[in-house]
Amino acid sequence: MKIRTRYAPSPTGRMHVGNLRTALYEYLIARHENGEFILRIEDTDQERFFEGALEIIYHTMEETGLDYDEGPDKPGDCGPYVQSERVTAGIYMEYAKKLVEKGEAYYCFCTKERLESLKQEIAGKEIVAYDKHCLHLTQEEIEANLNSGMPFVIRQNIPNEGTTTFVDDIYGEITVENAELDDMILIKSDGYPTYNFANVVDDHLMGITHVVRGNEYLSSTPKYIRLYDAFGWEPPVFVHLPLITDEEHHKLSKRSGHSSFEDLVEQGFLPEAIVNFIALLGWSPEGTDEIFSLKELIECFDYKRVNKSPAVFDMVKLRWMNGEYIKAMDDDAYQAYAMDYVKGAFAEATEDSVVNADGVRLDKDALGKILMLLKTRIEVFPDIAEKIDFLNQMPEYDVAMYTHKKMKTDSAISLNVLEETLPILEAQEDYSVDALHDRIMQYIGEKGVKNGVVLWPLRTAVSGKQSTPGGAFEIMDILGKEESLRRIRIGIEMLKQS
RNA sequence: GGCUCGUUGGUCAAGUGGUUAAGACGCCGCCCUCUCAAGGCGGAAUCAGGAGUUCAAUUCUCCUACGAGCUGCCA
Repeated sequence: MKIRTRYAPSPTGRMHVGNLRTALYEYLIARHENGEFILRIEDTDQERFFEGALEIIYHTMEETGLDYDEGPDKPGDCGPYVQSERVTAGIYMEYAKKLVEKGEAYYCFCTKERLESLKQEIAGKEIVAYDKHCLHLTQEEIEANLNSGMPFVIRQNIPNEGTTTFVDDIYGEITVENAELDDMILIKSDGYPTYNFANVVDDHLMGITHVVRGNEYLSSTPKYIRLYDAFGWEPPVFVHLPLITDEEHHKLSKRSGHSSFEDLVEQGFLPEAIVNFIALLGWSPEGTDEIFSLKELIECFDYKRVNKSPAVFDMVKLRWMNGEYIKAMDDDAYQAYAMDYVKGAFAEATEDSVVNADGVRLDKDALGKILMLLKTRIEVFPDIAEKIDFLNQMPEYDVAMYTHKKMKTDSAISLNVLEETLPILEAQEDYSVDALHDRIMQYIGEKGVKNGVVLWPLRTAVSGKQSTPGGAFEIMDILGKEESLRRIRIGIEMLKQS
């Protein structure tokens, strides 16, 4: 039988990484077996509906490459794919009534007040166990209530004896006492189905073979099993996924900064890297490789290798992985992504050049060089700004920076080096990295000193920073002759005064 | 409180009744090097605790501890 999985989000906000991972696994399970993957919108909670959430879902699916075969915008044979539309079509009520006829469900007219009186506080938590009060209503009473327009819900009728057992493909066989299972509501008083009910009905009607979802549903799955049994339907394969937590081992929260896909993208992460990273949270491939494209994941994804224990979302490793993706990007794609960040680091930017805070214009060529210098040095695009601030403006720095033990330099040596190289650099016309390299190395050769003795002071003068992407030659090449000389002269002045 | 699930280095994790208990991130050191990266090499660091079964337990069983989830007219 062909595998069919579904991703069934509620449109209540941004897409949480836990949900994204569920979507990913559902997608991979289906695609790995050439099965079908569908998108269903579970908008049965009128109150939590969030304007724009639908667009976020579509957009995220597209950006991550999780293409579905059927969905609200891709009609198939099982539509509609939005639950509120299915409510309008009367689907859930129809099935709920079937259950009522079978005695597997019943109308409940209990008021909020009566339910409230059932509440008991145990260990500081309020717990309600419905007492099946309305199960014992007579047919006449039910009809009278219905005819008088009294609001009602439909509840599942779960026996108080016996046990219910099911097998989860990851967690194994799980058995619970039926007495533990409350008579959950199937149809709410507003006529909408609850998630629990709509889920079962739709999964069955849509031919879903593998239900993949978070661990939080594990303990309510017996109720679903009872629903499938009540209908006389074959339950699907259940695949429950371990939780993703924050560093404190708590469920990911909005505060932790890595709650949603969109947040991550805003922080400069690439969709491919995010997908790759979350694929490895709760699942591991057979070998030791860790970098996988979506295509490769489809090939090697074996859901039987999903593990049971919760995984901490490690931002540091995500950053590393993103850096790997940046390094692996082809130059054009990389430039397209990074250019705005580079331009943003300067005082003024035009189509193909920038002007820095000191009024120096850097052309397209220079921008390209900056970009390439940065490629192996950033993990996330916003890292760029801090790395090239010295190109925008000559920073204030301390002359102490000229003293470097390992480079065998101090103020006096540096002053001498800068004064001697200044005329050489003034005479130099070609400021390409190679030409500067040849000329300065010639000087170093003549002096018979270590490279660092000359290059450290030069790099310091021209950048004003302890560390920079690229060395003295690269920086001078980017800055150009005039600005390089200006900065070196400033360095000479500073050293003279000290 | 009850129920359900989980526990291999700091983190992601592989793995097995007998192994030097993989690999990755991070950390530390070395090499390369004009700085920072990248790259190369190396290092420290793990089977939650206790019983039991067994010639042998990280692996199987039980208990404890800890963590998480559920216990909604939320999903």
